[in-house]
Amino acid sequence: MEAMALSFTFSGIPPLRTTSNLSSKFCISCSLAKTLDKPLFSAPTNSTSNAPLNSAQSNSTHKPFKIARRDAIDGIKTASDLESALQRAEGILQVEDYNIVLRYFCESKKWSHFSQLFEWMQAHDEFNVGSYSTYFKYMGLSRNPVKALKVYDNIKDVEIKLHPSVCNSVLGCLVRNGRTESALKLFDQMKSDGLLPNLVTYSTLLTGCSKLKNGYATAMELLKEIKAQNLGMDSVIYGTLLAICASNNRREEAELYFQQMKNEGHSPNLFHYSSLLNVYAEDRDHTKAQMLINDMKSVGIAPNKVVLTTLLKVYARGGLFEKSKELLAELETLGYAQDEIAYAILIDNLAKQGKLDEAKKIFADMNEKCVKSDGYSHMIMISALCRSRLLEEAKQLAKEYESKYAKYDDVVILNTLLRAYCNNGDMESVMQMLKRMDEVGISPDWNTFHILIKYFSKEKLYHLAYKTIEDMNSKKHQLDEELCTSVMIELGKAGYPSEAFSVYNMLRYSQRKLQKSLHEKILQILVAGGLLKDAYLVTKDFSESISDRSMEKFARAFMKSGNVNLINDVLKSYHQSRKKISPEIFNIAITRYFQRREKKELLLHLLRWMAGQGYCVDATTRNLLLKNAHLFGSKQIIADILANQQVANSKLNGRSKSRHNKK
DNA sequence: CTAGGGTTAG
Repeated sequence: MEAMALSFTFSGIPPLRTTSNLSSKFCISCSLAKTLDKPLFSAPTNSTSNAPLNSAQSNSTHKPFKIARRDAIDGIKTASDLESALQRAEGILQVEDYNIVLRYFCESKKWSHFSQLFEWMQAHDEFNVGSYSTYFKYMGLSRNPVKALKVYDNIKDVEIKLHPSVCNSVLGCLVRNGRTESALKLFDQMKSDGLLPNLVTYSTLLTGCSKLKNGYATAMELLKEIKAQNLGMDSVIYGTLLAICASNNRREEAELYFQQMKNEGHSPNLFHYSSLLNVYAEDRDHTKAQMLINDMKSVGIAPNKVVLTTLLKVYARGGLFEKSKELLAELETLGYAQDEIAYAILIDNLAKQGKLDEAKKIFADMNEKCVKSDGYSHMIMISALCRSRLLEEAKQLAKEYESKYAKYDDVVILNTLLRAYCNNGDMESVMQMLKRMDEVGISPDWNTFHILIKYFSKEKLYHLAYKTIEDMNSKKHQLDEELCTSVMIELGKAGYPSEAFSVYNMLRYSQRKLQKSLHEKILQILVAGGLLKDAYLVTKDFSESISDRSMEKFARAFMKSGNVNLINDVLKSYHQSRKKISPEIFNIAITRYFQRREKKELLLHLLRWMAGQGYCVDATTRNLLLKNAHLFGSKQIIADILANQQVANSKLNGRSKSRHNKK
């Protein structure tokens, strides 16, 4: 079991997103015809000399050539042996022809042929800017940003390397594959190498920003650059900006850009409206949302399924459930409610606003109507049931989901099921979920760790909880202080002080503000567990957060069994923070030195230091010292120091009131 | 067709 909790694989590869819009935009035969027609029918500059006379002849000599080219292209497209097909085509095809085939290979997803052809083109010096742009674009589509970067790095021709379309396509490749950070870095490099970025460059990078968690600020930086360079704005840029505003809840800015865009003469399309509507949905502003829909209709844009579904979200989030249900009915009539989305929105909001029974009813209705479902509404219901602590029902539904859909392809699904099983204490199913997660190759996120730690802790599997905290920390997830602190305490109680200390350190170095009481808690655990040196380090760094009682308890424990070489250091540090070491503690320390006669220098050092600070030993200790002084071979020295201590002590007596002042 | 964007559910 332990092994399982630790066996998460973190491949770091973002989940695949399907990109299916390529083929529809792409028409091989059109592009083929265009490219082949160009050299044959475009007016040649020297046409006067041969045009009328040779037109018939020209047709007859070129036609076979045109056919030869087409054949050669087809030959490469369909070749099983690409190399020999390319050899046969040599001298017949031009760069543009190779580019056509390159695009064809991509469209038909023949990635190996695609790469092979591109390499061949490089080797035979048959490439232009377009070849590279195409190559990088398709490297983006085939999710191969690393390769793209390698190829880009190896471009020797500066003209190509700094050509905007080449740069843009490389940046686009990175952005598409979730590497916005490196795209931004590369962009800076390109600029300092001499790239003159254009609107497409910025639009590409802005798209990347929309995928970053804190991308809004970066987006604004890029926007400044666009302004500084007077590149102007177009409706694509506005589209991206509105999407960024929507996902960052920037209502005012979204409204501003929307207006600005209209002022500059760009008519907003369905998507621009949709993004703005999203902002209103987040804000639960149904009035503005309704106005926007009306505005949209008045300019002749019919709200589609997505827009109407978003409107339903506005109503539902705003608690307007009657209106929501009316709109749902309308969506049903329009045929826009064939899938579960609208139902899911309504169910979620009903449940979140305390109307679980109504939510259940909509869920049941939906299932009766045989609405197409991928299991999302199950997820929503399971979460809702867990929140309401209807744990048995939640588990039932989780099992139903598993048997009905058996879909585990994202972390939210796995977390939801995991939570349902954890809440029920169904260990077997929990472990099954973890195994699934591993098999599917999904990285646990913050929630996964949190659910598991809570569960292991509840089940008193503190060591597993500890291992999971360790794992969470190493994956750079912010630790939950409250949860980790409780695990830390339990680890202490269960006799695992060093694990507890390790949890403490993870919290301590997690760069955020912590409860002051944390330090005292770990100190108590360390003292009880005999990890006195670690305890010493805690007291040194956080003495202000530690109560006098705990401090004293620590000091006693340390004098009694801590590292004898550190006794004086501990006392000095204690003195620095408190200035009131009790005679009893000194007594324990000195008794300790009696057991270790070879440490007599340390003892003498301590006695002198005590005198200097105005401390004196109590009567018992004093007698003990004098009686045993000969054992240290320093009878006279000890007597002298003790005499000094008394003097010092009587001198300092009057100052004892001011000892609260630290340092 | 040398490069860029967009909306809904957990």
